[in-house]
Amino acid sequence: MALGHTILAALSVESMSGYDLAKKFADKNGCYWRATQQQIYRELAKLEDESMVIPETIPQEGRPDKKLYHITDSGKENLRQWIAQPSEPTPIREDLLVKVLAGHLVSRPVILKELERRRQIHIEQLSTYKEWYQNCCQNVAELSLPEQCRCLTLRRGIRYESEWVSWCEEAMQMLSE
Amino acid sequence: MALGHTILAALSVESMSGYDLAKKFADKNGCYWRATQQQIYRELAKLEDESMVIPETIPQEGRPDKKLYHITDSGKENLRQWIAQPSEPTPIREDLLVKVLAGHLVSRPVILKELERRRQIHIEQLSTYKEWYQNCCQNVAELSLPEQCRCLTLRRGIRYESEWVSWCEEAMQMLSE
DNA sequence: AGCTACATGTAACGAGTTACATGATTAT
DNA sequence: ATAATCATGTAACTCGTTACATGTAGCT
Repeated sequence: MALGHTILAALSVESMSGYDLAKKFADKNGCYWRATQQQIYRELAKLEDESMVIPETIPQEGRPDKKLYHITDSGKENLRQWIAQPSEPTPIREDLLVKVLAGHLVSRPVILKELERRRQIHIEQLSTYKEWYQNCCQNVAELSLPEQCRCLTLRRGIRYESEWVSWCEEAMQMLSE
Repeated sequence: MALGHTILAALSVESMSGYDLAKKFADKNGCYWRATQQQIYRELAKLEDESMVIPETIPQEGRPDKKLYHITDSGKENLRQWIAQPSEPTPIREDLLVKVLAGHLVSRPVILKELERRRQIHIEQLSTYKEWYQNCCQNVAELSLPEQCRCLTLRRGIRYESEWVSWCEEAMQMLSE
């Protein structure tokens, strides 16, 4: 139940509502895990059931009550156990590579157009990550451990996106010859 | 239904049985898509239902009949349509990054050990991909289009794995100081 | 005698996606 | 007036994982 652990990890840094979590997992946290609102609410309900988190209900005016979720001691313990266990690399599933593999079925411009489109997407994502990195990770060596850890996930995001950009360029060059 | 398209793409290069497909998707094709035997049999049944593939039953002695699946014209057409549509990057879901993010909960050696373990895994995968590349992609420029496409997916696998190795090393260095 | 490869499948469950529902507040 | 943001959720569906079932051939 990796999504559960991911939510626990986020809550171990900072207590949040389902809404806050959903926003982060659609955006800031996207460099290590992506999840939708629906998944998060369902998983939070399960975690609450298992006493891994407790909600603090914060009444609000003119809006539904906000449920601020806190990680419990047993939630923390569970996370620690999970971290200590080995985990395997995520299986790769990439539409774009499948398309390239079947590229011989369509004319080259079709593939080239898609490669260019994707290159653009990764360039944008890359610049977003770089901006965040500038804002949060100056003088990494002097930051606290949790902040350093956060910077490492951003570093990975940066590496990942630049790799995609380079590969798209390589592929475009090979296929346009 | 990306798995369906992935199977169609594989069959567009070469007709195969479910068993053959499963082996490839656990191994050779792992650099662009991973799927289990069970998924593949289920998906093949669906594709057959939709006339995207047709099985050719090959009787065998002392073994269950082999069903050699061929892609049909409408399967090819469906693939072409899918390739021409834009597709988004695969959402990232990485246990290891979640563990790093929650790294402040455990002692450093716990994280360092896991990073080293994963580094080793990626080094091995990298050398496998490099070997395949050596075998199939010499003089890339002179190969046929489908062969070139295959080499591009391998290039991506090589980039991906080396990136992981570098990141693991970077992370280990930062966290061991 | 036991393992690996060949070859097919079913069943149950867990994770992820898509669509919909409700309703106030704030910004354009 | 319309859209975006805040804040919660349900329902239905598809995709992915794990465990099990069956049976032969060939190798050690």
